[in-house]
Amino acid sequence: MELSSVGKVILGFLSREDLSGYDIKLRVDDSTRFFWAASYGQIYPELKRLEEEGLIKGTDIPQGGRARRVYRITEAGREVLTSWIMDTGSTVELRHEGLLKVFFADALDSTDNQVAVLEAMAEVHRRQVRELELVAGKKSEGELACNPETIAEDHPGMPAFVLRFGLDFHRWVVGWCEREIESAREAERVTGGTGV
Amino acid sequence: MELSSVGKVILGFLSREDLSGYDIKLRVDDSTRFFWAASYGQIYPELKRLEEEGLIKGTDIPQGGRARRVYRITEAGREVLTSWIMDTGSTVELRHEGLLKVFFADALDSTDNQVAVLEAMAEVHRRQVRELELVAGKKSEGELACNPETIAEDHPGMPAFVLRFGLDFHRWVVGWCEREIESAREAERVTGGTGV
DNA sequence: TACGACATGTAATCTGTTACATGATTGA
DNA sequence: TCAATCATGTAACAGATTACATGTCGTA
Repeated sequence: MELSSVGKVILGFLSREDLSGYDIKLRVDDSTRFFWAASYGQIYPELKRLEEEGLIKGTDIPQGGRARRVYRITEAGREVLTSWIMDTGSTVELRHEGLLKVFFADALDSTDNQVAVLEAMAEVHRRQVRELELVAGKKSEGELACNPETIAEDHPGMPAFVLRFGLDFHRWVVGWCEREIESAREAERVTGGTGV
Repeated sequence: MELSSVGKVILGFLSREDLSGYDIKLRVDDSTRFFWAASYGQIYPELKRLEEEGLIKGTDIPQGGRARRVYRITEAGREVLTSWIMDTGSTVELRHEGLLKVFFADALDSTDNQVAVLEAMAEVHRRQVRELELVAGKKSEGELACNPETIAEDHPGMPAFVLRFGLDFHRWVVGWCEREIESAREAERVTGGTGV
């Protein structure tokens, strides 16, 4: 059974707890969105499709006069989920505007301008680090426990790996940009600013 | 003037040399595709649009009976390109199926299975490293000159930064996965395999 | 002569986002 | 009472891929 893009994240979250479409969206926005986003426009139609295929089962549990449909994963659903996870293939798609700008930065006249492009890219990743620190801090209450050593204790299970990956990754990019900036400046000092 | 996604990569390549749509596609597939892909279905219509807006100018240069239209960037186009590059904002989108699998790997029963998910992710990035080494090797002919020190000399200019970034990045991910696998195995030895 | 590279283009399809419509509940 | 949150859903649009249609040229 071929799982759609949204289907994967829905079954994944339902493997942990029963949830409504709204709940799933909340969890996505607060965790997987950094590498696997999903919108209402995808989630609600997909929930219907997954139920038709027997991978999940929904139950109407209205809260007062407020409609609410909560879904539970079925045995068939769990099997589809685990066989997807255990399949060794996986896609990686990156769309990185900063890198594209760096790639074409030789269209700018001065080395200073080119360095500025690298600096802007670093800043974008610094912002991502801060955003992830917020996610990490939110759950560990109070002090922002964002260093790789302590995160795992605060966020047990596999999600901790992924949060740590995000933090490590964006910090690595910032460091990479800073090193490149430094070596570009160094080269400029030596050649006296002769182009790149 | 708002530049479309494809417009950015088209203007970028045209800032270096005059090219046909076919040429642009070749260059994209051989360089930016790793972080900024583009298909014929986007390139050809966009070339028309860019010409209508006066950012590029096309000339029919048939090769014998074979049709061929070559485009050149205009002054207006160059201005739009550079102001886009110098704008400090940029988007980063990642869609990483391996990370999603790791995130939900607690749905699997044994630690061994979970480690296998990390191992599969590492393998995907090892393949990316090999692919980039091929790109790097293709231009430097013969010996595969893929170490960060020598790449810049073989591929002068900004594209070298980006190639180096790709290589460094995928190697970093492989290392990250290997370290996580090691520490997961370590934890298992200590606890005697009590879940995650 | 057949295949692969050169070359342009469009139509169908798919995926995903945004905006909108609708309405209940909770707390300031 | 007003805003924010809870809750579901759809329609319009945007972005992108795939497949197809068409034809030339060089070379094995």
